[in-house]
Amino acid sequence: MESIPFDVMDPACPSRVVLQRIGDKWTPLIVQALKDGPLRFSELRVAVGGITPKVLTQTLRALERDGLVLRKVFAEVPVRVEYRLTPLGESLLDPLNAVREWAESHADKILAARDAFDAATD
Amino acid sequence: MESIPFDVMDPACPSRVVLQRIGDKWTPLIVQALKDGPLRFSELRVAVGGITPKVLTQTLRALERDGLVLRKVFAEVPVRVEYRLTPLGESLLDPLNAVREWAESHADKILAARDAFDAATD
DNA sequence: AGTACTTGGTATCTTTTGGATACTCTGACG
DNA sequence: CGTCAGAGTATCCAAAAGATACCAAGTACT
Repeated sequence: MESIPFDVMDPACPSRVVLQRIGDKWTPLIVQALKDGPLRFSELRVAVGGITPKVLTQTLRALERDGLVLRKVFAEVPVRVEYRLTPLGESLLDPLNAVREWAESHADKILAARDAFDAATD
Repeated sequence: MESIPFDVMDPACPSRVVLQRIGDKWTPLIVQALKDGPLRFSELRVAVGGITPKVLTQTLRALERDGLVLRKVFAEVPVRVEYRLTPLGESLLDPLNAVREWAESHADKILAARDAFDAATD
């Protein structure tokens, strides 16, 4: 077992690019929305509240290109398109969950800090 | 212990705001750069490769406001400013590490998927 | 007295990204 | 023929990020 040759602190390292893809605004939400199985475009739109179709398309295309999500078109009418996680995408669920749980369980403390700060800066 | 009242999937939920702060482009890198103790502005600039001073300032101010980072000015000459993690900021290290390790250990797979995709889309 | 040096930033301008909203395309169906 | 559903595009505007240059305080040097 050798050491990891990637270092996110190096701006020239590919892992930096990867980190910024998975740490973008919508990726974590989309990946987690797909955790229980495939969803269609319109279902994703609802599951991930607040995303516009343009940005959803952009993000899904990026996830597809990076091998995290699979897009499958069914020749029905009206056309049906399903998005599902690849195994690589599923492997991202655990780390993402850790962050999400932190966000949900510490949100109150952050909001409190923000209020205190804003009150002090009057 | 009751269940968590926050849900990142809800665009109106405060945890969504929190998630997007900690999942922004530079926050994870800055927080991890501070994991071994305080750093000065200029040290952070080097530790987090590629960040411009403007964005570093903006991000640090946001982290300070949210109670994740503490800014301390020493009345020396030239002035010295130290940034350190608060306990709340330290609690973020574990989840962030999980994501970073994923990024570093799966970067090669993502790059491969990208190459394959781009080759297919010729 | 003038001036250079260090640190920790701002100011300004340009480019990129994100968001709102309206529209398109396809093929059944009434 | 007009309408409907699903999956997006197109267009335009606002917000954020990036590059680069500059500024302020104070001491030390000449």
